Amino acid sequence: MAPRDNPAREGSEASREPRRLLPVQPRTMVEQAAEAIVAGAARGIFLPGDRLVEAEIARDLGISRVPVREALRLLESQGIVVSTPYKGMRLMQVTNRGVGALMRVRMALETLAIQEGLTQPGGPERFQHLRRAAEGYSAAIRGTDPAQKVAADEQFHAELCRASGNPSLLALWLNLSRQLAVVWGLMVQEDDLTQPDKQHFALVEALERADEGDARAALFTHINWHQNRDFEGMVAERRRKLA
Amino acid sequence: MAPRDNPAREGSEASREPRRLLPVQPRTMVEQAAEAIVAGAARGIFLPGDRLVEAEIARDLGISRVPVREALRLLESQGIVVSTPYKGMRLMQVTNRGVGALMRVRMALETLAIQEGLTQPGGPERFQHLRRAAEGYSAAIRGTDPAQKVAADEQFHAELCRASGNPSLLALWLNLSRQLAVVWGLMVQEDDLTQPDKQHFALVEALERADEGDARAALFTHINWHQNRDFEGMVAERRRKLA
DNA sequence: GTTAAGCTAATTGCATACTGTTAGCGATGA
DNA sequence: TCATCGCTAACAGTATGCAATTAGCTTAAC
Repeated sequence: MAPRDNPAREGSEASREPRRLLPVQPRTMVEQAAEAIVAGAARGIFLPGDRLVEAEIARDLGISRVPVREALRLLESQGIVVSTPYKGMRLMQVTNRGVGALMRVRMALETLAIQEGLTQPGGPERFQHLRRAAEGYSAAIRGTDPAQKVAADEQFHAELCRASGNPSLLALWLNLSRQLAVVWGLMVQEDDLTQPDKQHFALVEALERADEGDARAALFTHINWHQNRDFEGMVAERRRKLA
Repeated sequence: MAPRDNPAREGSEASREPRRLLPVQPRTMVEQAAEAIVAGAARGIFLPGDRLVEAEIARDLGISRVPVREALRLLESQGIVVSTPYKGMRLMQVTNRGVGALMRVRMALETLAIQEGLTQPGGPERFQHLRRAAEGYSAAIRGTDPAQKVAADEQFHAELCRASGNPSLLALWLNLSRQLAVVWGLMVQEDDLTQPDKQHFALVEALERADEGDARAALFTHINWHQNRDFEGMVAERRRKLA
């Protein structure tokens, strides 16, 4: 489903007369279920490798199994859930190698986003949404809900990809970001997040200056900040605490 | 579902005793439905923007709506289908701009694949699978089934990404490739495909020589070969013929 | 005691049935 | 004549129930 990312943002020329009421889009149970599951992963309710039992989730959410199944299928093709026929779905496994690989792909995507974003028309004010997202992250890390911190970070990077003006790039990022939610969910409760917060702003400012080199450097620093952490250890730790 | 891509390929150390029989994995209806829909798109049965009516597809495939819905959800998050609640699903729209954007993302991903593939351990023989895939394409373009041609090309590039040893990269590619299936489905029936065929081999050979520069150049040529085609025109043409 | 076969509970896969929403059409009234 | 309302058919969304598959346990045989 790819987190509903307001296709109306590019207001375009469709809006001749300013609508007085914002359109309300129906939120189906499938979407809510998908979000709930991701949030559950970000909060550590589900740990990597955990079994995700349809009936159980359906019961918790107070809905039937069908929308849960569809949500899981969605998450499956986003790589956050792996399914084996008749054996059920499990939350993705998190390994240090895997996270490294993920980060390299991320780097490639977001580098492209910077590159294309800078060739888009318009002045520095077009990175306004990105700046807002950075501020949103600043606010979120002061809170206590890990899922919200994760969501805020996701949103920042989604804005970066949106600023590229490349819809395929954005769509691909939205897929990847779901996986990151699981990984970050592990980290976010332990680490101090003031560094990534600063890095966000450094990136925004480089973009506003249209300095591609600096932007790439900031991105590199940011992404590498996550590297070299023992994610497998975090999982083990978490599991130990629960037991 | 991401075209079941034999996770056992990386035989790893799990296979101590050489199995005499290959494990048979159950093919659920969801998978088959997804493939059928993609194949239908590649064959031009569904054109970009077409409505995909669950009940109709279910009837054609001789199954119930539920697995069809799940298949469509899968395809949705792969970007090949767009859904609006209560309004149904439609096949992705194909625009010249969109294809261009897609190709740039592709380029970034496959460039990374080359880069990481070359840093993998092993001699040139590790690109054997890739070479086989190139040969498979050569064979396919001599046939008549457009879906098969598209599948062969997809498989070649999937092998390239697999050779990177980066599972996230491969997964992301498998997502993108579904969209390409729709685009190529338009083209494959009209164009002469000997050029891309040669380009595949040029890429393989560059990789076997471990020549990153040449490999990137070959990839660039290959991807750009598709550029600057009037995909929107092809859709219109196709639709005209049908009417 | 160990191994293999059979049984049972748990869970996924699929089908059918019902509910909610949308869109197109005709009726109604200005 | 045209806009608005209400109706209806088509279809997506969800629920429930049954069939198919798996895995763990029990039992039986060696």
